[in-house]
Amino acid sequence: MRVILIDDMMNKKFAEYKQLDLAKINTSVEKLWEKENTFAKSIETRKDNKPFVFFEGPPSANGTPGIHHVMARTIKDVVCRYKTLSGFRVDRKAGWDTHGLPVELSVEKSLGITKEDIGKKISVKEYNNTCRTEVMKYTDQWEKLTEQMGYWVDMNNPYITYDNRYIETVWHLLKKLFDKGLLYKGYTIQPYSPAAGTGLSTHELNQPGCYRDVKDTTAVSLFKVIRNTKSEKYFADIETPLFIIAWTTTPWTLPSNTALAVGPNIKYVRVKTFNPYSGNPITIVLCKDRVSAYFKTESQNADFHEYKQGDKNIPWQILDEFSGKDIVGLEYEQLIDWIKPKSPAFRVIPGDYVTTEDGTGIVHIAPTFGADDARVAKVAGIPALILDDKDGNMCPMVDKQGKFFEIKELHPDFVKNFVNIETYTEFAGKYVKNEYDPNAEGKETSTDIDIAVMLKQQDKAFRIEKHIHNYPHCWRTDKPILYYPLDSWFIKTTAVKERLIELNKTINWKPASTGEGRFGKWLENLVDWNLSRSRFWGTPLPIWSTEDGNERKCIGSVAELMEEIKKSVAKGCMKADFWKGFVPENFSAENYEKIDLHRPDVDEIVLVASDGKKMFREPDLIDVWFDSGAMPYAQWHWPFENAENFDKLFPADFIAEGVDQTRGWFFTLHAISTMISDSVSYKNIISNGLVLDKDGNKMSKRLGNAVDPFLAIEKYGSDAVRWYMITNAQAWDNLKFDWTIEKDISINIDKCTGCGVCEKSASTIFKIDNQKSTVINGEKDVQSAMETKKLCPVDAINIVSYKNEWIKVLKENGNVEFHYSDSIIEVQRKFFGTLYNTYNFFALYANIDQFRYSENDIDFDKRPELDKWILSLLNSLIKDVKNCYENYENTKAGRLIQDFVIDHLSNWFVRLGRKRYWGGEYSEDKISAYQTLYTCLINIAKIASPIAPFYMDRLYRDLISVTGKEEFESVHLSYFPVAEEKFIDIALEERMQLAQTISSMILSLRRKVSIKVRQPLQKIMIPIISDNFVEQIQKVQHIIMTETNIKEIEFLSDSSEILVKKIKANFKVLGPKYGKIMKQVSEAIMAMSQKDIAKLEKESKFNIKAEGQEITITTEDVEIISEDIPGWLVANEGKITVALDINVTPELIAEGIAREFVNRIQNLRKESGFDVTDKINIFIISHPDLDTAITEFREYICSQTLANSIKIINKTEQNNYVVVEVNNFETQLRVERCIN
RNA sequence: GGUGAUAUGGCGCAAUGGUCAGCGCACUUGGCUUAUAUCCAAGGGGUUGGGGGUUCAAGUCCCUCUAUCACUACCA
Repeated sequence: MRVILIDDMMNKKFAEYKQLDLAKINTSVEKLWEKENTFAKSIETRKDNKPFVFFEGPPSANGTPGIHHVMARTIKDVVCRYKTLSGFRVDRKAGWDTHGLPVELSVEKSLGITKEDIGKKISVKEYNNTCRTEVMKYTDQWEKLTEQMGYWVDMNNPYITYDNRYIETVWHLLKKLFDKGLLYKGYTIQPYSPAAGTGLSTHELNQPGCYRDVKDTTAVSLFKVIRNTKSEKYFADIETPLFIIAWTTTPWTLPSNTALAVGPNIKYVRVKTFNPYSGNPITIVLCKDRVSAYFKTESQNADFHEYKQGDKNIPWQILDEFSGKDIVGLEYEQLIDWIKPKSPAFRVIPGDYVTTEDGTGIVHIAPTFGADDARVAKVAGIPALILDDKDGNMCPMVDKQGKFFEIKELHPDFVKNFVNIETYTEFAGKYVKNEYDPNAEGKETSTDIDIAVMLKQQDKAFRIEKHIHNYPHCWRTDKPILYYPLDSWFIKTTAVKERLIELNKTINWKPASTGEGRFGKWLENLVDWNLSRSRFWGTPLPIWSTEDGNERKCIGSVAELMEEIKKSVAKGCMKADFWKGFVPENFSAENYEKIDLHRPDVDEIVLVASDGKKMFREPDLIDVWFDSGAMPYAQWHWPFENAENFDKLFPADFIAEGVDQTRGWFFTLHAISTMISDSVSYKNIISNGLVLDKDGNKMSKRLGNAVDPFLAIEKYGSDAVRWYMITNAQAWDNLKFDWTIEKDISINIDKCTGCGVCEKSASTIFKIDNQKSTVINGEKDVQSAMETKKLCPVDAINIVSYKNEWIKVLKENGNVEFHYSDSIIEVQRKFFGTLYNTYNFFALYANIDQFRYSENDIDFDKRPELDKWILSLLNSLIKDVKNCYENYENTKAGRLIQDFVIDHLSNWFVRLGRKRYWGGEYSEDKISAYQTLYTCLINIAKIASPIAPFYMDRLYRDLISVTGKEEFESVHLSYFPVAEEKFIDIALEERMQLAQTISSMILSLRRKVSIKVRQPLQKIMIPIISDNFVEQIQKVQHIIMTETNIKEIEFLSDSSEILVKKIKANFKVLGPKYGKIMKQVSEAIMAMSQKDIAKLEKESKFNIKAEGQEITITTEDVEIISEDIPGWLVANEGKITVALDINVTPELIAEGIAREFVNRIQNLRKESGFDVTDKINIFIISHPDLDTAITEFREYICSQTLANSIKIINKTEQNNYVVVEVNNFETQLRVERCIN
């Protein structure tokens, strides 16, 4: 409890502000939090409460933060702050993702080295140490952003993925997987960049621009079927050779072909025809659905004898049809006989992925160069085409530089037994793609073309053509990648696929489609997780193997490793002094600094196998995604520490990241926790969309359209940015970040030369921002508008300005002024401006009246209608907003708060109640007014604080510090308000809505006849539309009357004959009843006369005819509104009708004049800088048309303007009079301050 | 290619299948304001991406096409 001295209290005033500066509030509140340790307190004060578990996804400190981080972090922060307000303990541990390729690449770049230099020019130790420092180089920026944007996360004790303790947990997890048999080593096909000499992760493959359209030579080749018992039936009726045809976009893989795959259930046909190149008669097998792609319809069954080589129309004939499974097992001759396989190959095999979309429905299989190929070949027992290099290692036909092996590089025995030197020599040493060949410049042919030509010559080609397809490229070298067989370690995620899918169904995804669709579909098509990375800076794979791979050990902790080392030392496999000083079971940072679980240290560890053989570490690192996915465990160094309370730390109640993490972090978290704990990792998840630039383009530093988050925060303040991000669109929609930095504007004024007719001036427009490209667009837009629409430049500018890019004021002298506006300024101005001003209004008068909320609450029943109303709305709002937050619908929550503040609190409650706060007695009504407004403000501060933490804390503190009503130091330590159902009065909310609607209708009518609001009018008439209508309106009629300056409201009952009514069918009720004839029913109802309507209303039923049917309708079936009152000015909205008496009597005119004067005098007071409490004397020059009004309403004028006297003077010599215009009359006026 | 999302005045967004498609910005014209904020009224500006279908009734449901974005993929 804070102690506030009585004296202090007496002098306390609500802070009043000259202007709203959100950026400044940002900094000052930030400092307060730092000083008071507010974040820590927000956890400390709830330390015994139920935890709300949140996982922070680790950003890589290697890069600078971008605006999209502000987006994701705002979402996280809103939820965590809300949960804190709701009483949960919300621990938030920050984290850093520190391993991985991006770090390595930036180090390579800064050191000016390549991968090959590591271990040569620079030791691995040095290199990794550089990575360790390099990766944290932007941490200060991240910390700065975190603080500035108000993201509460514990940056003092972050988890860091390179920390030895973190790695130890990761090892522990890997060992668990190893023990479960989920970790295996495989020789698989992976993306590989020959130019860079390294395999690529899928993450690298998905760098923007990696997939590109390329034009390649493709070949449909003829694979000659061997005639034997299996194939005999396909030869029986033909005299020609029989071929199976298959298409490939990579002819260079054809020499490695060992099989052909067919779809077992796909229909195939034998077609008798001619080779289009040689004209030799052939019979081919292809998929039935693809026949049309290779043969012309008009040539079907054409005369075979007429055909001559070179003819365009090649005759063809379908001999028979069969299924893929029928031809499985057929054997064929090797297409290109350079190198023989070591075991029997060249068979037709089934392939589950074969389609009839393109190609021939038969897929050429080269198991060394395709992942699917390798898989189906393995299943069918077909070998890959493997070579032995000169060291005896098994290799594919292409070496790691991307060229066919040179013969001298192969093992002599292998060459002797398997290589056809005669045919192979020509191609040995050729690069398979020119891009890899350092001497390829200017080369016209390529290996693909050479092979195609060779096939043609050998009569083995059916069709050769160019084909454009999408192919991945190495993001570093820009050259196409190869799919290449490499050794890797895998996690057998496919083994837990069903469980992953099952558990995913229990997760609450926002939006649901990401969970069911994008993520769910991904899980269904899951493949094993390739864990290996052949790099240096990362978590080493903790697996030691004997050289023959017969014995393997997976190490799960440092202690275990130390034990193994001991054994190894005892056997003399390694020297003794490794990592001395390290004490197992001591989990302090100091102790763990004595070791290093990275390369090269771990590589130096040689363990000993059971049979005494040496065991070496598998050289790979693991995928960094495993690091981050392991964070639920590793951040707490589980199970070495925190094992006992882990159920309070896992799984997460909530996580949030960008949707691009779906297959990244979202997956790795899910996969690891499923395999380790058989549990979900997170229960609720928001995956937010991307932050795009204002034109909807992806932001990139390269294009220069990336928004610097620091500049944005500096310009608008975090609150405005956060509010904008949250309320502008649903989190999962992409956000077009609409902002601009102001820049110099130059404007040239010329005479209009565009149209040659007008004399208007023209301008050249420069867009007021930092992007050069749009400047040109701006001018272009103007020009093209002028040209196409034959507009003069001035009009053209008008058109351009419609694009929301410029707001222009064309001045009389032809100058053009530009004001810039963007969406965030809009948020600032409207929401924060209004709230700030409402507070300022409150502060201003509360200070004058010394209101400090020291009185007891005025009884709710005693409060006026207006107060009850806003309190009702406020409590509805609290309820609704709570609901939204609970359902992670932050956007709706923000919008609701915004609407309440702007529309209801400021523009209705305060505006209507303004007079209650000015002058007069410190009455109960006044106290009620203050208390009510105060209650609204403080509750807004609370419920909006998750989204706008800085301003709302300022507001809260400003309110609390004077009243001492609450003991919390900060709004973020307070609790979310509980909606008081008893204050919610729906009827009241409805009638206030009525008052608003009716008032706006009256204003609309006034506008129609140009009668100002200051001119009082006698009355309005409102037809009664329902039973409690009169009662409802009567309760708010004084509001309508003051708001619209009307003297009375008259209700017209149904019986008054003057109403003209309109009748409309109620489709919702009648539709289901009458179905098909609904249209006719509706027309019949519309056709009812005034008499009919009266009858219906009287007897509450009426018969109409539609489509010959007699139909009885009741009052329930229709809507009746009073449309018109003859002779009156009438407006309709919904069911409500209002008629306005526009007769202006002399009395009314006089009163109007008086009100005009009040307005002029008030303006003068303001201009003269008088205080709102100053008394004045008024002097007015006599005017025949105005004097009577002034005399008559002297008292009214005086009371409204705090005037002691009004003097009407004939004329004056003094010149300090101001000319004022009132109802087309002009007179002069002077006010002076009373000195007393 | 696959999966998902999006498509509604110039721009940003709304609309349990129910009959004038709303709101904000911008633009034009008025008005209220003892609140440096905001608001109110009027106006111009929409074939709700195209085409089919279901239905008494479609922006909304279904099909199809197109475009954009993202993720994903060596499908030959």
